[in-house]
Amino acid sequence: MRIATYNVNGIKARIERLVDWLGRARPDVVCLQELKSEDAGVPRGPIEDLGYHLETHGQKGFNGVAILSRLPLSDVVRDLPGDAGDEQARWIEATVEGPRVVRLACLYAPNGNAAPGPKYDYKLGWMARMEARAADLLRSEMPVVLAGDYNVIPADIDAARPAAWVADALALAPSRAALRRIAHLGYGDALRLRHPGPGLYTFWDYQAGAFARNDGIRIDHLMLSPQAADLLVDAGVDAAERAAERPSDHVPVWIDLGG
DNA sequence: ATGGTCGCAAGGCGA
Repeated sequence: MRIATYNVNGIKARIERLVDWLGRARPDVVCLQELKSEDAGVPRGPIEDLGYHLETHGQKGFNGVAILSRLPLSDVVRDLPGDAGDEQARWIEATVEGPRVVRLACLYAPNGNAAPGPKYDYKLGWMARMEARAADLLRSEMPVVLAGDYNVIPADIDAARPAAWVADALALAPSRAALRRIAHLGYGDALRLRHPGPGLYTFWDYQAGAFARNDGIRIDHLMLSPQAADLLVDAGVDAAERAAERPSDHVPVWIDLGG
């Protein structure tokens, strides 16, 4: 069973790219981020034509997440608990009824710039709420996958030019610590479990020819509960998608779960 | 380089 995460940076602008990639990569389940569209504006038809169910949590203009699945989905939950006043669409959860039953969360963590400031405070508060939810999900003892755009560069090895990010919300020490707290609950970074070396990136800025210079960072992650990590067979990054016509600034990241 | 490039949606914000 292949599960992927892909920050599309606008579902309307990316639908042709997305459909093309789905047809080639044939993932069973996909977590999408940055729809930048309300639910009614999501072009469902071309996705459903490929055999995917579609559960969206959209927002006009900004944010927005969705889970696509060729396998049945159940118990869909929208929004991250812990702040009833938070109206940003950054979280959707579902149970994937596959060969193994997996609880899957699709997340779009706040960027947090400029730091320090109110946006950075929101980022850290959101990450703390995510940690609490991640701990709750472990109690089910199901395989749990937390997949999405974390907007955190876990360590210097995850940036081509780490010095360029030292004052950025994506790399500041409290941001990295927030991600490590989730790891310390028992969640493993799937890409790192399979690929320990440098040069693995999932985002290249549109500006200044970042992709041509391979000036990338790794901020899209699939974190696996112990029961999910036991099933991990392979993981990878579809970096070639960044070279396609009208690409997102992120590329798909995927895992294969066996068992 | 207080620039640069995108998407959304029709001016400026978010990234």
